[in-house]
Amino acid sequence: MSIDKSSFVPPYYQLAQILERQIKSGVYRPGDPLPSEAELSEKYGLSRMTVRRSLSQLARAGLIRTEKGKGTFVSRPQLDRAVFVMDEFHKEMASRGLTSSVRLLEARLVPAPEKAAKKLQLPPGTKVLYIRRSLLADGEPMAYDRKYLRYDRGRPILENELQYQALPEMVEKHAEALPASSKMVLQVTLLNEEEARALHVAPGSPAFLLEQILVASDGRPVGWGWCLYRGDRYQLTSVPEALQNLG
Amino acid sequence: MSIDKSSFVPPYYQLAQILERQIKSGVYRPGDPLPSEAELSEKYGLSRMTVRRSLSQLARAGLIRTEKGKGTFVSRPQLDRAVFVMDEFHKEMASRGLTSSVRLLEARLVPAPEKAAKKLQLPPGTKVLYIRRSLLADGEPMAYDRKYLRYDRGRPILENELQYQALPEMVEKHAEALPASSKMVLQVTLLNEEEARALHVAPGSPAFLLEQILVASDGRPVGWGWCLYRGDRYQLTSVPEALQNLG
DNA sequence: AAGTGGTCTAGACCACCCT
DNA sequence: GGGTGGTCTAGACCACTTT
Repeated sequence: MSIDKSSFVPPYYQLAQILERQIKSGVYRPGDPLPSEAELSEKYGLSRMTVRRSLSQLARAGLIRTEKGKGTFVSRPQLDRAVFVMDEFHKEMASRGLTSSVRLLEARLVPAPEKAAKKLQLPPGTKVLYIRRSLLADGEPMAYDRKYLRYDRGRPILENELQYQALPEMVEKHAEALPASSKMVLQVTLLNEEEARALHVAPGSPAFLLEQILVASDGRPVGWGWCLYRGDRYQLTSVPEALQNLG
Repeated sequence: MSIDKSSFVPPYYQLAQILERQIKSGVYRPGDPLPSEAELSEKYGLSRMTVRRSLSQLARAGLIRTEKGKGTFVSRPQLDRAVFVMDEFHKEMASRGLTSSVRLLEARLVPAPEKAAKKLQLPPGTKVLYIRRSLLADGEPMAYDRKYLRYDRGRPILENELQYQALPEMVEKHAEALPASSKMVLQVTLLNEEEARALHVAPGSPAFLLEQILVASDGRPVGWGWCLYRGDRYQLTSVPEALQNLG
């Protein structure tokens, strides 16, 4: 186990791999201290900065933890913790090998309903852009999306832009603020008749309910709505611990 | 905007904050190049290594992206992407200000049912530890957990250890292998009569279904089961983009 | 006092990109 | 060829922990 300085793999990465193998094979067990940075530096013929880079990579991956003045220790794997990632719909479907498409069901200006006005911090009845879309995977409906968006600019709504563009881009086009962050809440729900019809399933079927609020950089909400994902075709898979913070 | 070297806040962090403010206030907009590392180094009186540390922090947070030979650019925020974290039950409830507890409903050795045997890669009928638990928040059932665990050591099952210990520790106690990683899948489902009774809700209510497989370091599965979370009391909130990879 | 990790510097060489 | 980010070094000082 030593560093090959002629390799294309940089030394900091080689050392990280060596230590990772040693941890996973039980040379160092949870709670054990790793050799000090000075020792690793001497043993592998690397500068301390380089050793530290290896260690910080392992720390980001959750394998080790450093304690000031004390040392570096192997972490206990966090098995009761799960991280789920919901990617943008097209990417998500593409990674499952499905071809995705979007069907626009409705897009018009409406007076904001009470709840939408509240969420968008607008006076009730303000004109907002209301959009209903079907998100399809291999031609079959996978999700049903309904959103209320601020509509400051008075630009005409072009049907084709709604079919293909992601929501953040639609907000940019039709509202003055450009969205900077979003808050999402994931719940479960039973589909009512309208929702079930849109998703081609029976009323009362279970589904994921993803509530989304788009927020501008000045903190103002610029979009709000929900997206329903069919419970029989959609699931979330946990991200492996080691990949949670970069590999 | 300059670096205060007498501050307790280290220079690399001060520079990261300066650049973050400039990005969020629109000085640099998505797609724009940041000044080169050499320029930042000169402007703020820091070595290039320190400047790079600031930049790599912003890159981990997703605010910027570096391109070899070209420069560093402001990223477009990924608003259609969400990250959800399900922490260990006690921690999760504690962070919501609820006091959690666990009630053991059943714990006995049973011949592994076909599906459990398959998931645990054991011959059908092998004796496994079957556990049913209620996870309570402020005394009300929040989740209903059923697990099959390998049982290699023949140790007696102590009731009190099942009430309070997390599953990984139970596996360690009763199986030969110590679990090293877990895979989880999150789905939605409708509760049957037994499940509804355990959760104090009506049959047919929607719920989160979290399937969990515990895997030993040698790759062998050591535990499998599901945990049902009440749909009316449980929800997942997205992690802010900037905190997804360290703050 | 000795050992540890945390931070910083002023150089260096490299591969990559553009002109 | 000149600019860019990616990597590495051999020192240095600091705060913290343990002896």
